[in-house]
Amino acid sequence: MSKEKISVQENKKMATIRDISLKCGVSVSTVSKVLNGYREIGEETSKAVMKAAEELGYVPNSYARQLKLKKSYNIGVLFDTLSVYGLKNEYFAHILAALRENASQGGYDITFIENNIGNRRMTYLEHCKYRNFDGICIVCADFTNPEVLDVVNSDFPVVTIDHSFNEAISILSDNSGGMRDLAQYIVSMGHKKIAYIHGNKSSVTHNRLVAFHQVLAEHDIVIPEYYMKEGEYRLAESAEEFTYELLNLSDRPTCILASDDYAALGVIKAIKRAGLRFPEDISVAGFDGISISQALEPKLTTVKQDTEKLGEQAAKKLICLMESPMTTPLEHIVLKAELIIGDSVKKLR
Amino acid sequence: MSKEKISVQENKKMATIRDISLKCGVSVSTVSKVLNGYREIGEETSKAVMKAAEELGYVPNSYARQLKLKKSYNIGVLFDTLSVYGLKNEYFAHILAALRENASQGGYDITFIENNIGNRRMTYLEHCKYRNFDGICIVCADFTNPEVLDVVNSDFPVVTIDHSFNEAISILSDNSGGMRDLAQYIVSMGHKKIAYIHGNKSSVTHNRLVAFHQVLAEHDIVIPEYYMKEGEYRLAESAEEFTYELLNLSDRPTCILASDDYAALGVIKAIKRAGLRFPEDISVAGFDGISISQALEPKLTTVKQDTEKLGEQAAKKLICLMESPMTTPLEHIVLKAELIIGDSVKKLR
DNA sequence: CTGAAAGCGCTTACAG
DNA sequence: CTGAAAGCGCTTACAG
Repeated sequence: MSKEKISVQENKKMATIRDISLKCGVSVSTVSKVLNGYREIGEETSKAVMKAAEELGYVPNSYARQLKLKKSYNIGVLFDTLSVYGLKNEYFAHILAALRENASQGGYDITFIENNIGNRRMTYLEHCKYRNFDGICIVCADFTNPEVLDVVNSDFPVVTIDHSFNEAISILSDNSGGMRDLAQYIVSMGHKKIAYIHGNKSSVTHNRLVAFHQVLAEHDIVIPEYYMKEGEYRLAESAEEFTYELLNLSDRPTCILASDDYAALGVIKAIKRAGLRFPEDISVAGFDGISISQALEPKLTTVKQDTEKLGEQAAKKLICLMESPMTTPLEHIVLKAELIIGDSVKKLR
Repeated sequence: MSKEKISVQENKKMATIRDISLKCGVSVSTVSKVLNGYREIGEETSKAVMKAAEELGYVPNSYARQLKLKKSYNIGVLFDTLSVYGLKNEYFAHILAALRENASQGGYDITFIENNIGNRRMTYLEHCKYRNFDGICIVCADFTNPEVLDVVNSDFPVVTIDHSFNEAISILSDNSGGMRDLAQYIVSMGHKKIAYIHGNKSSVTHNRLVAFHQVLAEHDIVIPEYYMKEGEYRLAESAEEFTYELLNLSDRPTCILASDDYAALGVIKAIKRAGLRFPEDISVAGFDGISISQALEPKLTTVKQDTEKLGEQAAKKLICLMESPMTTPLEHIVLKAELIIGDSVKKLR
């Protein structure tokens, strides 16, 4: 009975440096030095301290530690849950997974940046200050939101993904290159009537659109403006609707590009529901290269963004920036986006 | 020039309670009381303090706060990145999104539990102690790992998802009920030769298998043991391989259940590649109800787990447990899993 | 209504 | 080789 009580108590109350010092009969300074690996402490003493720490199940208290050291070993991740973005989008979820993996290997934890804490409302930047993040990674956010810009312009080390600023390191896929390769390939398959249900306006969307039009221009291909539709990223339903519109045209396209792979599913669905054959009658291409795109039959032709590397680079560059700000340039890193040729684009004779 | 310097400096150095007290000519105690809304401070003083805090852009320091208050407003999330689980699985990613959303609304931040920090290795439990989490949610983890069990058995408030323990609150889908409904439906569509490529062993898998066999037994349906295959959750490739084996049987099944929707894609792919028609020749059903399952044509028949509610309940129950441990029972909450009838199971005459 | 003091758990010059 | 002391930023009995 009394034994239980003690064990519960020991469990509940976390051992402090003070407990160790008491148990060993040395000062807290000495204990601290041993625990931090200072070589100046005598071997005897060191051993005793280590033993006591072990026995007491001592774990340092990060809060006390950080209060002194001004270092939290914690990275704030801005991951807006805008409608269809965020964790529900495999693209971002995979980036986060890689980011976390690499941050952890570098010794940093990850905490989501929020708009409030306890019952008080906070801006993103205030939240970052409150939690004393060592650095910040903006994975997906509305970059027109002033709160987001405040974070970018703050004194925190910042890395952004999919968006570049002068004030921060940014990691991007080569959207232009990826789209160029894709468009080039589609043209090479004999398509001239190519429609594009692109995503909502953003710098990423813009770059893809430009590349798309450039390739067409280079091949003297002119498409009617009603071949261009502004859908919503990731929304299969939205893409499905626009596809019906395209299929109803008298000069219907022979190939439809979707804003991303999720949207491509909507396009394919519409084609089948309209009683047409896919890809025999209408070809389709996606973007992102999410896992299911390759599990489909026929496989989807798409552009694979290297989420693994995007997350990895974000973490690594951020750690560099946090640990040696003076020797880390605020560069824009562009990662190759790879064309994946599936069977969803038919060769026209 | 000097102006810039000052502004940079002001930005960099975060204002403390002390700065406010200096600016107002009152004590730090008084400032603290005003900031914390104690009603005892004079109106004049209060106003002055609030104004100064505003002007200095004061944000409290969570580390100092927690050191005193023993409350971190931070929830640790155990989210193992086992091979194909974790963030790469839409099921878990959606649960995490809902969990985060609800935790945030309740005033709590979310930090991933890791195995190390800085350059020192830590167990999961040590990490939790280090970060002083107020509570812990185990979303996906290997429950045979002793480190995980240590967390469950610790004094931290714990909520687990998809796995029950006596020592913690658990939130689960009604896997039995969902599978019963699915199996019942398939049988009602006239299928008797039903194969099941189930996932690797776990309590969840077990419950689904039991329900599956019960329904068959109730209908006096006997299936050969080679209709049962142990695949890997989420791995389309694995399911695809097993499907070829099933299709090569002389008494091939008329319907194949997959461990989950991702795996179902592999099954469908194999059927098509084998030159058979889907769903005319072979029917397919999945599990989980991830978003793409409904974007496919034909739509997949599956069982939708309510990830929204799983995450929500996990957050809400954990907050209850943290804030009023004495009045919060350690219950096991089972959430309805809904049969979604698509067009992937054909009616046999 | 206000403030001095103690203390949360830790680290690190500094002195010996 | 070891320890006393100061301090990180905050809160809260306690005294006035």
